[in-house]
Amino acid sequence: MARKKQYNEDEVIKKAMGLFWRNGYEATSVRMLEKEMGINQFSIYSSFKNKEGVFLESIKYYRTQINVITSKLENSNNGITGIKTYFYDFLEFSKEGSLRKGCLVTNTVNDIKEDMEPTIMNVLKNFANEIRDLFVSNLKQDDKRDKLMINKQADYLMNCLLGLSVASKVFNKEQLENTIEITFKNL
Amino acid sequence: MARKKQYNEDEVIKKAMGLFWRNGYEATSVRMLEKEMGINQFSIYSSFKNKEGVFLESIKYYRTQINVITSKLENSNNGITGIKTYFYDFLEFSKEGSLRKGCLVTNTVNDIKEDMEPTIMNVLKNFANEIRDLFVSNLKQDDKRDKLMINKQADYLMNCLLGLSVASKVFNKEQLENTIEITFKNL
DNA sequence: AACAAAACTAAGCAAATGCTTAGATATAAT
DNA sequence: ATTATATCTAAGCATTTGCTTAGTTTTGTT
Repeated sequence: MARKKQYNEDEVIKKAMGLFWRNGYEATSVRMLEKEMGINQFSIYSSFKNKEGVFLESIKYYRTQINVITSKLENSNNGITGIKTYFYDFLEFSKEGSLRKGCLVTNTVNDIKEDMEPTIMNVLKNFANEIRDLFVSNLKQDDKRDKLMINKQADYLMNCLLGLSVASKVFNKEQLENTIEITFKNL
Repeated sequence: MARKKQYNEDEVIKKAMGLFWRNGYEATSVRMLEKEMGINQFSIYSSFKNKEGVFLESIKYYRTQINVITSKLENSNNGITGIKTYFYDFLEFSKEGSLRKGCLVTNTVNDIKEDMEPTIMNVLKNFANEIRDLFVSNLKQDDKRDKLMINKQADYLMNCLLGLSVASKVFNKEQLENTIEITFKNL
């Protein structure tokens, strides 16, 4: 055997995720990651292979964080009302500590080019599809809802959620709440 | 006097705008601009001062392009129906030639950091506010509309429009049209 | 105590970034 | 034709990028 790692991989990924979230994937350099994670480049590369590896692990961690509100929706069983609560929760989550950070997934979809980072893009798309599926199954919980409309409504809700991630960087709190209010008015 | 410019500034900006639109501000290098614009770095810097200058001119040109559909809305005078048409027009415009480009303004808001590029960010915010104002004045055209709701509805519409710019890169045509359909259902 | 293996430090790599500069070339006015 | 001046080419600048590598330090096992 030999020397032990002086750092905990989960803990440094937590810090890396914060930096990616605030800063975007492309704009975050390995030098910045060094400082934020508190370990040097050799350790970063030997633990996570490369910058993409650090990001992929960061997304995994992000998933566990957002899972707090996602699992709330999974277990709510009160249809559209549950989704609306999800939107408000998402808003709180995406501007954690009054910072305008949006959603890490949406930010990164906007940041990277599909042909440059296909692996990352795939992970992000799967992530988004899982949320859409969740919307679909929650919409189905309302008995009286038109079955043919459910997919359209899920698309609509995803669109509003994407918008909210962008808007959370530009709108004030009141505007964001107005938006959610109207979003659910006619569903 | 002396030698004449071998290129037309408007024409090269047209090409630059296309590149920024496809590629994003940060990811577009001056070397790429050289190739796309067909002139070399010296000419770029002497005509437009710096990369930011090229982008600022590109946004001006983008404005004239999108003005085709914006002025349609300005002159329509049929309230919410005009806005709906604007959304469909926007969709056509933002995926010009079956490319998934989104909206140059929204893309760039997501791309740059406010503290790094304050000048650009200001231009983009003004742009967005003009469109929101247009929504407000069009919503006022419907006599029976609740005056107190108009600002909320304008926020909501801006949110959906922002979402649409992101979604246009991820959704297919049908999903995008579904989205617009539901967006206007409850207004 | 000696060894082996993993973890560390720090220097360095080639490539790309935005921007500048030295010098050659073209051209309108005299 | 000469001259002044703007436009061009092309090389180069310092800085930053993601990643590697040579060499030192630590530490569990024998």
